[in-house]
Amino acid sequence: MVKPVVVRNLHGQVVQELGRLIVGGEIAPGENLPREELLAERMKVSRTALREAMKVLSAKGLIESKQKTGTRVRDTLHWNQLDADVLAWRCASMPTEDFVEKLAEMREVIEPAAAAAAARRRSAEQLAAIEGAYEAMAAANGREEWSVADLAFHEAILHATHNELMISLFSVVETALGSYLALSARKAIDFKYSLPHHKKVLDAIRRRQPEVARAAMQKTVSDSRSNIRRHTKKT
Amino acid sequence: MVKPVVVRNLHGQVVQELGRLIVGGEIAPGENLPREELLAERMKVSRTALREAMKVLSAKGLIESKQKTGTRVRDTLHWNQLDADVLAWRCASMPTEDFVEKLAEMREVIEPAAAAAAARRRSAEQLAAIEGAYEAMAAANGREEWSVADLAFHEAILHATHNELMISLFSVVETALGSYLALSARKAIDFKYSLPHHKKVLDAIRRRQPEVARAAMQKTVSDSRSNIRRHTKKT
DNA sequence: CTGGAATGAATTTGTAATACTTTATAGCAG
DNA sequence: CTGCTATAAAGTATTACAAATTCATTCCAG
Repeated sequence: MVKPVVVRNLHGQVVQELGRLIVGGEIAPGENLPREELLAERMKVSRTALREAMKVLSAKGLIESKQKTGTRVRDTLHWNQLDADVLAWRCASMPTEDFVEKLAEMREVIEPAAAAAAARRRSAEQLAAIEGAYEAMAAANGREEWSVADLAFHEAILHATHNELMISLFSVVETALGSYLALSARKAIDFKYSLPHHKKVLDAIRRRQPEVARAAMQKTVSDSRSNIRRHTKKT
Repeated sequence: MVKPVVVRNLHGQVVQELGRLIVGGEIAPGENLPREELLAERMKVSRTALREAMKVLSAKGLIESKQKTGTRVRDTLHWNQLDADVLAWRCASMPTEDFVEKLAEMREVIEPAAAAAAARRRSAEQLAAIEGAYEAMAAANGREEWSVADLAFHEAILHATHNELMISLFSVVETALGSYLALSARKAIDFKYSLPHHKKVLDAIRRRQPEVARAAMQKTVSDSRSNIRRHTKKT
């Protein structure tokens, strides 16, 4: 569930290792990392494997290689913040509430807009999918079960937008938030407290009322956000 | 300005070439591409160069390599839609108005939210930057000059949000939209028609009125969108 | 005839050695 | 002091080969 991205490839491990180091700030932007030969030796891999890893990191905008100059870490401005790996590394290295805030803000931006778009463009099947997820939420027995259905609900709405950019953005943000959402799960007693909110969203989408859907989703999601905030503050 | 991404590296060229092929749909998802040796030969590069390219593509989620099975194109669902390269390839391959719509929709989601956040959190310097960009817009002499200032204005607002995820998203979407925006530039006569809208946004941010800023930006950006739509329809 | 284990072959993964290309820098000439 | 040139350092690229994985086939037992 938390995406245990088991990397089987050797170069994949190198990517993970270096990525964590860089995003974690152990190697500051502007700084050069050791030259290929040394680094390869130090990491116990061949130079070729290291190069493959560096190509990946450079595709994510983290590093930049030039001949003679060496390889250096690029400024945070350039790196691909929306890449799933980069996000994961940030989550791992800086679990500050500040970052969670930013993620939550993104979610709060996307989801109401998505709900509105879904209300405009959903097909009959997609509405059925959303309804199905809602039923599952209503019927959920435990917190675990409820979370799964909840995620399915939001995903179904995203798909109904017919905009794969939005879907992609959502899924990236959501998996990054995932761990924190789990942490901040409410007490078992009232884990269904937001069901009525979801109902409103569903109804608005069914009736094709974009603005109503937007408002309802806004409420749902900002509620969940303040909830997260309360929890992270507490820790 | 339009990011002429000159790739000097050999493997970079291979990445571009294969990326275009895949995103352009010439190699359908689920399909296997020729095995490394053949492909390398066909592209006139060494296997190593090809492999480095494949690692990059697989980091972008486009392909998946397994031993014995070969390398196959992954389903569109998995690929990293928000990657700058992927987006660029899509722009190059499917310049349908449909895709422009999606990009514009993203923009319409981000910018109002960003304006609101900026109104809440902007520092004095950031406000000054926004004002500076606005002055430049007002003083612009030609369409070209105006576009530059316009972009600076929106960028300054994004930076004032203090949310690098949003900044990153914006810059990706914006560069992808860039070419189309240039295409849909209005007649030279009234290229400043949206200046009043921008003024309202600026004022709201200065006075720290999030909701006002949001509404004003909403108007600005939806206006520009319908403008784009009109133009792409025409072609 | 069916099902499961052993075998073999195809293909990616990983390593190593070597030659090339670019470019920063130092040193020399003017 | 300026500007050219030589050099060496670093990434770039190619080749060849060893290893691991897994799919497909075959063969034997039930």
